[in-house]
Amino acid sequence: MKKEKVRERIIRVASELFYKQGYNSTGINQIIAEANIAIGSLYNHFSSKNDLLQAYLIKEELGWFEGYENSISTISDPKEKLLALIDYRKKLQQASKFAGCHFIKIVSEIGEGNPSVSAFATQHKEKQKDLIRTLAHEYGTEAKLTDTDSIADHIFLLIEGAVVTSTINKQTDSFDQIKKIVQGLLP
Amino acid sequence: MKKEKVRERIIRVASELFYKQGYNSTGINQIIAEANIAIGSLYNHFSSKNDLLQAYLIKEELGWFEGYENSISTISDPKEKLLALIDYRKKLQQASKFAGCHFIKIVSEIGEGNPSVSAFATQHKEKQKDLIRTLAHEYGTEAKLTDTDSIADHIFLLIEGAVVTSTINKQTDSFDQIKKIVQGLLP
DNA sequence: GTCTATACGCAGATAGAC
DNA sequence: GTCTATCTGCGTATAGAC
Repeated sequence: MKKEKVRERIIRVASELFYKQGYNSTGINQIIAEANIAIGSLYNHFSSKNDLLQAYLIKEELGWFEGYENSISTISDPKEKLLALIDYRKKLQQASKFAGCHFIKIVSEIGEGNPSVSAFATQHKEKQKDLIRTLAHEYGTEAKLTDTDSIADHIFLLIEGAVVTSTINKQTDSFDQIKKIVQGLLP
Repeated sequence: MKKEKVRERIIRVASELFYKQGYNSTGINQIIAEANIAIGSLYNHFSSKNDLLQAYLIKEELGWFEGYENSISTISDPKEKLLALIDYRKKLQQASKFAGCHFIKIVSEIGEGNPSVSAFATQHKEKQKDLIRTLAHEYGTEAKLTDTDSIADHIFLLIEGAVVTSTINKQTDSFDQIKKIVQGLLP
């Protein structure tokens, strides 16, 4: 197992804090304390706190898709892949103790005054929707369905609704609800 | 027209700033500057910034339900009232330039370290769901539908998904999508 | 490359004059 | 009740020794 480099450790620590406490509530001093480095080292690796924020967003995006790919590695049926997506989001919520979607969270906090963050989140969600569209289209070809894009939009919105609702409630029932609904949408 | 009192003006100014900029990004100094008062006056009316936050949440909750009641004052059909709820959320998003749901936003920002804020948001969303449940039940009685609670949950999750999606996208198309879906759910 | 020391500003909050 | 002046602490970021 390769030794974790300083830069990676900084990103990992900062990511956890940004996610759990919020970006504005996380100070540079806390990051360097928990990463066990001096402030000079941090600014040697990153030019500003905002620079660190960009690294955080990129890391989370890559991790999100990697995690999903892993979770469907043994599945070939597109309908099952869509249902696995719901399970994946549910699992992420449980693992984070319902801390919510990284991208919705950061946009809620600083999206207004930070166009690059806002644009990043928009693109990320667009990729998620594309993923669902592709799977729905695959399924539709087999099942002779038309208008799979509308079904994909419906599924996407249900998942987003379930994620925010589970974040507010700190419960997973919304995922169980949408899983039933989605099964009904894909006969 | 009655003169706006100082306390009301403080809450109004703070609410706008909390909503647009975020709570942590809004300083006391900015609030007093835009409200045209001295800092001593603010602390005469509110014991802390957190106290002001509570007033903000209460005001937004009252305003939300008042606004909805106004928008359905001429409607009696429960199905139309449900569709009007979608129009209402769409209108709020447009009026705020897609600043999002007040409660999702504040929980995203400071929910983790502030249980009272988190609890307030949970209750608020529960009230919204109750509203939808009641309307769905009314509709179901007329239309001889069973399991109107499941339909209500479905509608609730679609609306939440549409709100967050429109906040990220800065577009209203998600509302148009769910309006069609909901019309299909209520035959 | 990593460290310590420090600059500089703004945060929330308080004291006391009027 | 509203004002001005001020306290204390933490925020981000930089300078310069090693």
